[in-house]
Amino acid sequence: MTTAKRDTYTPESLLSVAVRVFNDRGYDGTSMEHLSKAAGISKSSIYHHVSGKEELLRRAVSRALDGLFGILDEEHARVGPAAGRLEHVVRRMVEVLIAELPYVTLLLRVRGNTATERWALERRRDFDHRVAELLKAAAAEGDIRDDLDGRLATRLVFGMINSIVEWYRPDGRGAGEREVADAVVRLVFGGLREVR
Amino acid sequence: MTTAKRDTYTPESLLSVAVRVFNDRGYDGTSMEHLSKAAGISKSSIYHHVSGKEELLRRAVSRALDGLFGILDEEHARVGPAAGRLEHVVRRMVEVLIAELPYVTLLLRVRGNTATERWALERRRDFDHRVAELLKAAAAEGDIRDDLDGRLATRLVFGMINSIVEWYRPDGRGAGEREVADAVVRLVFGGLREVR
DNA sequence: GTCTATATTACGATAGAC
DNA sequence: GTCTATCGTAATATAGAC
Repeated sequence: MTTAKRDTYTPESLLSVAVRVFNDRGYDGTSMEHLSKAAGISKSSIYHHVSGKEELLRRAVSRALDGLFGILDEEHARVGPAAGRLEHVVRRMVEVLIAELPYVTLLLRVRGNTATERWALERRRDFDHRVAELLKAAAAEGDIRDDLDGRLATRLVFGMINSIVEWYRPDGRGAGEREVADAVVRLVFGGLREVR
Repeated sequence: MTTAKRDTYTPESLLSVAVRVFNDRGYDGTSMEHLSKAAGISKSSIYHHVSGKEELLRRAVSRALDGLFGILDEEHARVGPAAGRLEHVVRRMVEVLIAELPYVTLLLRVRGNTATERWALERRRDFDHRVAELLKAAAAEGDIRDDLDGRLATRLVFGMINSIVEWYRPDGRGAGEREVADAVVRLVFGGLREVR
């Protein structure tokens, strides 16, 4: 994955540059000038590859959403007791989030100012609801403590998982993907407290 | 929902309007024109009260940071076993976050494009470190399970708490402040799993 | 304190040469 | 595919009347 990709840009290779800048400065805080500097080509050259800023955003969040929805199609997310399926989805969410880190990061920061952003928010809500259903099913099967509201618990668990984009960096110095996924699963299902 | 408090604006009353718009559109996505429409006065009138957009941001994040750091000065955060102090801080973080919801929301979304934003990020890091120390102390006292990395666990717990700003609305329809704080404390310390 | 009008700069996007 | 030059718009901020 070390190929110096600067002979000519494709929409894809340009996207990886753009997403990095979007995540650094925020989508609204990024101008086409910023993108052009980061990509090393002029503004008008960018318009040769994509129709504009919003297309870059759409491509990025689509990629993130495809990764997340793909989890729900996996066999372990479809068969067996709901608690086990939920654990699989939680673990895989962490893995997908890390594998597609910049794209998911951008998705999670979308505000809703444009049509593309509102579409992304809607699809995120769909995904959240699918997972909330899973937690509800696990509760109905008696595997989730009954002093927690399902909707509330889902939101809090999503918050924990999604917050990983705020600090995870794939530089080998901090925790690795497996370590993070393990910690999330332990915390979400077992909590901090030492059981004695 | 147009005019409510309109006799004349103070920096404080203007701030509450501005913060609402910042949170809705994002700070970078908010123009002085947006603020002027929301406040019901002209752009230049806003400049009569504050020096510009960035002063509004500074006032808002200062208020949020004061609330959070105030927690660490409370007696229950200073005396007793570390695990108890940690639980107090976790619960109070939820309460402060809800009490100062728009201000904390804005603080948590700051990116770092301006000097004010970088200052806010730095103070947030200070606060995080203070809480991480507390968790470390609780672990040393044997009250935190030893298969969790302290730094990692702190980040995940912060992620869960901070994510509340993304969905909590004080309209009485959803969960109340007490209910959310209880759920967070239960989840953080005990996890989702039914203990049988 | 608030307004209208405007200076000035930055932005997204396009035209047309090479 | 990439460039320079530029258009039209919208942004932050100021000037000066009332």
